[in-house]
Amino acid sequence: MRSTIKRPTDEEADLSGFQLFKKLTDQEFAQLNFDKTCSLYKKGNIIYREGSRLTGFYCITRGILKIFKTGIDGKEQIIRFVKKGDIIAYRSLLSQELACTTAKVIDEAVLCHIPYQTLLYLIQNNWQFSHHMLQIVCRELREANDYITDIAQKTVRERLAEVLLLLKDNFNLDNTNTLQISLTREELANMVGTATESVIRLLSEFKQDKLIDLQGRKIKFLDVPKLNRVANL
Amino acid sequence: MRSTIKRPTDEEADLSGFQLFKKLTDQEFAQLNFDKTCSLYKKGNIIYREGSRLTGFYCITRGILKIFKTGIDGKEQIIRFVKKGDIIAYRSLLSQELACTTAKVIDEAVLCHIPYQTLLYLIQNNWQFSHHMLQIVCRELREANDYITDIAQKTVRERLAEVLLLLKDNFNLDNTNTLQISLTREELANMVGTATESVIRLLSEFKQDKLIDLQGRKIKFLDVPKLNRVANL
DNA sequence: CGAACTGTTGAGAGGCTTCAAGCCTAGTGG
DNA sequence: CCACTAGGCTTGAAGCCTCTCAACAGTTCG
Repeated sequence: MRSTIKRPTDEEADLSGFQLFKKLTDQEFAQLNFDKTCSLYKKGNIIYREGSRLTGFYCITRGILKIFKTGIDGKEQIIRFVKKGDIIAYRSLLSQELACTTAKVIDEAVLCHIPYQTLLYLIQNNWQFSHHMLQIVCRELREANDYITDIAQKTVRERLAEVLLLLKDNFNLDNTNTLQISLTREELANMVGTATESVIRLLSEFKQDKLIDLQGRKIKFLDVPKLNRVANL
Repeated sequence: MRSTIKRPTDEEADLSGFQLFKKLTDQEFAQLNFDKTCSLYKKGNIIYREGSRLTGFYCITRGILKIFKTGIDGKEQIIRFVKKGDIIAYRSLLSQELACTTAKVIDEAVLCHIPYQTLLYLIQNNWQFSHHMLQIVCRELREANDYITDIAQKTVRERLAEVLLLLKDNFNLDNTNTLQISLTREELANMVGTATESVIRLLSEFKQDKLIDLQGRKIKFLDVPKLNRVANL
């Protein structure tokens, strides 16, 4: 499980696409590029662990990661998936707390590490950066609040349908409406907050009801409107 | 249900106790005081509603409010309770979204309204203010993430025990270890994410097990360590 | 004093979890 | 090349936790 770090291409290390950095001055952006460290991580690699002290935050330029908390009996609760354009680990950094989640690579990924010092420098010198950062955290907080309500009030069936739709919106579909992210049944369960067996049974039912089609881990959407109704949206 | 607004005393309108404003310059603090509008709200008053556009955020200098989302069939999901020293409505304001929660007074409260313009002014001119604000949002986000894990993985019994302990830590106990916040069974249920009847039954069990004592809405803590164990903390 | 709201208790139903067993697939090593 | 293993996937059965429905007592308030 040794973390295999390769050097990514220049293109993959480019941060100019990130909204967060749009308002930086040329000088600030140059400093950012100077301070950053970009690496390639293979599937299964852990970027940081719950309880660890972080030295910076990460910008994702390629790949997919899952962010989860470890609950009762070591059961994972997936908080969110992140992909290109997302940033992680900034929460614990800003609140000066230990990491409250673990970040694990699901799909080979390229991450750029930005040191805490650089983050502080930007906050101190560029109010538009702070403002943008505030917006990012606030949006994530809304999503968390929404999720609390869902998980507390909806049935497992409704939640699973909702999670599938959420994945559809956040990750690409190919031309046959098939989800381009490969998750185990257990990961789906850890996202919905239920048992693996329940996910399996419900997926089968969804398939019988012609809402989706299944081919191993490939999930193909057949009837999104109906799925919306099942999700009670 | 017309909102009865009285003028609070000067003391109740004082914001100097708020950590958030500690690093303001004298001039900035003066501006803040000039821009603020403080009012007294009676129990049952609604400060803002889910879906509404907000004109500023509020600092609570007295009383208690519940912040909740409206879920399936209008069932409330209480996100948190706030009290003196807390701020509300800043999330939607900063992310420029409509309010995603409703804020309702539980215990007669005094709130100071700070206009959006003033918030922006502070963000633009005082990086320490922005930084502090970032920390507040980030902490709240951690709490939300923790809550997601709890609600997804714990039983109703565990969650109720945890909520009681959370209330104990956030609101005062009198000298007989009795909780100084009066909630209906339904509100407790809406916090735990369960049915009112379940809360009633479980509270009775807790009482039988000598964990707590009940007198109407008064909850008295008899055995906190045991309650901790029940909560699986 | 009724109306409306809150609290309580019981019964029944059902959604989900857990346990257990077996299948399938991919990767490994002989 | 094939047996072997480990991990993921699937299905069935049993049972419990929790919800819903329903009835009723207590409380507050106009």
